[in-house]
Amino acid sequence: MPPPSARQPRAALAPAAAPTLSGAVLEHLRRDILECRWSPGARLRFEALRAHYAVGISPLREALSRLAVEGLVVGVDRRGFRVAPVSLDDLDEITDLRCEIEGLALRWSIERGDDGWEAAIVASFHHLSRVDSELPGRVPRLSDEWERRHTAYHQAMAAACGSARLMQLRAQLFDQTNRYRRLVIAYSKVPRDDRGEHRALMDAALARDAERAVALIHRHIRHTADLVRAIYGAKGAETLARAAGRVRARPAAARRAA
Amino acid sequence: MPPPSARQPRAALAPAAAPTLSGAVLEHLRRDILECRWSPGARLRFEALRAHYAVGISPLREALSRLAVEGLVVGVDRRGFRVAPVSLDDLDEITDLRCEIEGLALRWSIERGDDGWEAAIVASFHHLSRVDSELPGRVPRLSDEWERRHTAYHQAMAAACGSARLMQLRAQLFDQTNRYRRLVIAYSKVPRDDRGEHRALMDAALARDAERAVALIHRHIRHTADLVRAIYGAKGAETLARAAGRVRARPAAARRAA
DNA sequence: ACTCCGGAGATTTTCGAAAATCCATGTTGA
DNA sequence: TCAACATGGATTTTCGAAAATCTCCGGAGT
Repeated sequence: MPPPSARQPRAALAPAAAPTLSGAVLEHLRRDILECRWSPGARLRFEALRAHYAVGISPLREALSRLAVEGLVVGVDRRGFRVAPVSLDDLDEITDLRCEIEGLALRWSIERGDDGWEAAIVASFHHLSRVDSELPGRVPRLSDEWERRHTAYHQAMAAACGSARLMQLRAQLFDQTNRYRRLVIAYSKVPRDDRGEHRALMDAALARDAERAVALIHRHIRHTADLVRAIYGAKGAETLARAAGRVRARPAAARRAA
Repeated sequence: MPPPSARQPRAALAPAAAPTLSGAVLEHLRRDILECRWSPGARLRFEALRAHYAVGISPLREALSRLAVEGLVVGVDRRGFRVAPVSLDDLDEITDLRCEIEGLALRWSIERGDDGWEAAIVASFHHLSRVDSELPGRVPRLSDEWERRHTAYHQAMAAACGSARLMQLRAQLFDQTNRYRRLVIAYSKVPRDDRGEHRALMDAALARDAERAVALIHRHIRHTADLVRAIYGAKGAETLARAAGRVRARPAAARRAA
């Protein structure tokens, strides 16, 4: 009988323990892509993934198929999958759509939100604010933990919109923006008062001032896009793609694009 | 050497010939669900699907996984997949969101559309109008062909919005409404001038009157929802689900919900 | 120099069976 | 009577290998 840890320790799959291998590798792969552990545009070969995640091809195919529908990977029949590439045009498209979608979710939330919604916003904002003092790393905003709390904050803002589909949609678009956010955090010289932006947004929402809140979230969203453009607008698109490959999070084992 | 048609004729897969079995079964399964050949809420067992589509489990799993992300099937880890159920609450949610999304796509299209966009609208409207005289069936609006042309018409309206993501999103929501549309067509006693609605919408778009066009598409979308509610609002939710199971298209081999 | 072909290796896709899990049913014990 | 539990068939999930396809590279012919 082989010892329990005969093979690779499976790279600590399952953030919240998906009962299925497929689900676990899906979540893990999604995080790895969002944090650029697999570079934008990189080829995702089954053999490499199999070795990295210590699973067979079946769960991998299923995970990649789902991610393809989500837009995080691009698959072409019979010639494999790659990580969805990044580009300024793509960023523009996401940004425009995200303004509308997040704006809508926020508007509906402000209409329909109750005390619980307000409380959750305050809590998540507080939690997000504390990350700077709690986390020792040099760039806390690139940490897993900051991203988690940032995600939770924006989700809390939209949570009372009353539409599960809208929530899922905005979460997807939020995810798709993640890699661009990392670029700004890593390379932008301009200091950004994101805490202030988040606080102003929260205040407007709690004051039930939909117009102001929507204007603020638009500015918040466009701000990121503007900063990316400020850095990479002049340089070629290649630069952006390559830079994205360098902001990968720590436990990296991913090779760059082929 | 076995003859080309040694095994089952594979049920005429591949509307536009997806090169991959997985892709073909995905498209086929999607159509079958949209046309209620598998009843809303019905259990989708691999063995039954394997027999019906004459493919192995791997392509089926991939297709179901994708459809789950699209929202057309619901999967629960380790206890299989079912066709997404229908309900009045679900219809309300889709309707509200679809008004916003289709409205947005239309608005952007009207801003950005060129001659080619206009021409495509006129063409698709004409094509859609002709279906009544061309198709001999008793209820042409339940036919594959009408659905195809109706889909094409609404896609043409949105086509100039400039965002591939928005196009995909609106297509998904349009699909998710399909089963409710079929219910109205099959059971509503109120005669509906859908041709008139489509014409008015087209005219407003071609006149570049965004406000009017958006108002019209809202009315168009809500009209369907109102008719469903008129039929099933009083009766229990069960009735609606069961009725949906009866509007399935012809080459039916699908059993009802388990 | 350049295009077209052919073959070897790499890669994806699919199948069939093994393993793991679920579910309905009947049984035990209080 | 009833809840907890065991049991066997049904079902999903996963693997490993076979089949199909793609990609790259060198050679032939123009």
